[in-house]
Amino acid sequence: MKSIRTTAAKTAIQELISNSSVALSHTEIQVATKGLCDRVTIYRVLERLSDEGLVHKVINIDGVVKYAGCRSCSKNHKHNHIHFSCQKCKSVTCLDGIEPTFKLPEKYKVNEMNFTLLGICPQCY
Amino acid sequence: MKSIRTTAAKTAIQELISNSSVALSHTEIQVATKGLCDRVTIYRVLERLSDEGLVHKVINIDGVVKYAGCRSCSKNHKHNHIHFSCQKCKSVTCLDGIEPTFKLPEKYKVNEMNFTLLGICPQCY
DNA sequence: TTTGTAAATGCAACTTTGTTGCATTAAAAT
DNA sequence: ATTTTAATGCAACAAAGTTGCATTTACAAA
Repeated sequence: MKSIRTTAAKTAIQELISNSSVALSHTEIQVATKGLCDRVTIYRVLERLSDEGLVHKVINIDGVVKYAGCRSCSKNHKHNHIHFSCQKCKSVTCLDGIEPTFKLPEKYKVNEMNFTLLGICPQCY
Repeated sequence: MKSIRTTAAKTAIQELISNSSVALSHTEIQVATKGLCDRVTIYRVLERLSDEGLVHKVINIDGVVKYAGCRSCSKNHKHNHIHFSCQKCKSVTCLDGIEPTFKLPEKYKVNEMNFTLLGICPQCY
């Protein structure tokens, strides 16, 4: 039976992401965990956490891949909320609960949505 | 006086993007123009076209950078419209005219927005 | 508690995507 | 026709992510 194992790297990375108020990039995680494990392992742990639904991948408006903990979506794993990307501090925050509305175009089948706002966050305001 | 020159590469790439109904990636442009110019030149032409406001950069939901011609935004150069990303054919289309509405979070200053829908396009439906 | 297994890791090598410096080419102003 | 400098090609580099494989280790079973 294929099982998932608890490892030091996985635990540490999962906690790091969960405790962060903003989404973290691979590089940020690498710096924060400094020496914990190999660069490649971080990629693999992030993939696993993502597969397990413990974390979700956010592509920032500038193309940088970030990871955020799944909070409000623990049961209903959908990420149809707004992400806010700060131009000053480069932080990416999940604005839970705020869902945009739009007139659905015809003949298009929508499975997911990604809505990112770019601007200045409250901390940098 | 700093001027902008018309070159074979620029003209060809601009036409390619303008005539395409979907946004094109650097790789797609490279394949389509095959041998026209160096890989680096394509990057530089795309940067120039973007600076001139003839083309706009779209970051796809999967992080792939694509370029689309500016049509409806020729005067009012804002890209607050929806982009549709097809999971089947990987195409990215600009759905001009459809602007989403959302309840603006407080203390956040919004400068730009990026709204991408992921699903199946009419062609692949 | 010990042992067997395969999941997870480390390391090296590689790919993809994008950038930079510099010598050369060629648009277009004179 | 001449001059200027924007644009290009090429080589080298950098960042981000992937893959193969030998080794390690979590944990289930004995």
